[in-house]
Amino acid sequence: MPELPEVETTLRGIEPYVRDSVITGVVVRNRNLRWPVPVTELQALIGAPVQDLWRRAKYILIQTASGTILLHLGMSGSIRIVQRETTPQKHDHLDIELDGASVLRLNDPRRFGCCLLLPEPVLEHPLLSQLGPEPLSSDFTGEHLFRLSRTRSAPVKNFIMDGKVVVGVGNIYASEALFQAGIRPSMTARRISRPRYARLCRAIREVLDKAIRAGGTTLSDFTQTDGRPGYFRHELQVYDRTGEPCLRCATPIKSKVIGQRNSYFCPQCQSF
DNA sequence: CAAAGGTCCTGCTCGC
DNA sequence: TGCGAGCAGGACCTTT
Repeated sequence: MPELPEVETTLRGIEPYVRDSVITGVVVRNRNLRWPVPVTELQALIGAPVQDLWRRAKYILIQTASGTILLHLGMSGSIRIVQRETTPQKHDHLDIELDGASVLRLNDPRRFGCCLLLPEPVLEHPLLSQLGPEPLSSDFTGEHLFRLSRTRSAPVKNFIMDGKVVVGVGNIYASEALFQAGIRPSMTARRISRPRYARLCRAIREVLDKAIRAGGTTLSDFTQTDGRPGYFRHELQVYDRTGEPCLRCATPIKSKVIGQRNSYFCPQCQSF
């Protein structure tokens, strides 16, 4: 489910409930996420005021006076704000109770997500220290892509999905951005020119920005915190449209497995 | 049975 | 030959 726009949508949804609140309880029903949930350490946060709430890549970070909680939604995770006393559903693995009656509740059927408590300084943690620039920041440029790509023989789609290159580009938006830039997902990264990387950089920013403004993409089950779906699904140009006409030239969209993931492109518009 | 929105880890190859 | 960067594939897990 969650790529950067979905995580950003989640962050914005929970922000009014989490910011300026105090952690009043932690309930772990299943600690077997990607890494074991540090139950005791998290419970030591009870009573701590939330100092900041932010996102880095696809991680959500809740900073308190006693430590910073890191959350990741994996492939199938979601966070909802529920009222205390709300009966937990299947796969509701973790609650972070806040003052007032609100509870931040993590649901994750596949359990590829995680919840960790990070020591300071947070940005030096191995999960965060190697990450590339935020795609919507000024550090992310065509020149950056061009420079890093010079030694890369992998397909450009894998290249832009590499978090050391740029964060937040997942399988949906990689296909979408490459379509918008007119570049074939299978093209070797080092064989793409500087001007084309400038164009790709712009495409990534635009696609992600537009998706955030639409509240993310709902494929099967992602919803915004208020339960509404993400409306970017209606904006998808190629993702999951195999055989359907290209919205620009009507050529049937093709799909191809690249780096173990399905990829979608228009053979006409993306001739490179 | 295959595939699904992520990403870490292992083991290999390639080029200096 | 040795080393490091980068690549390919596997792993994790449940649901449709």
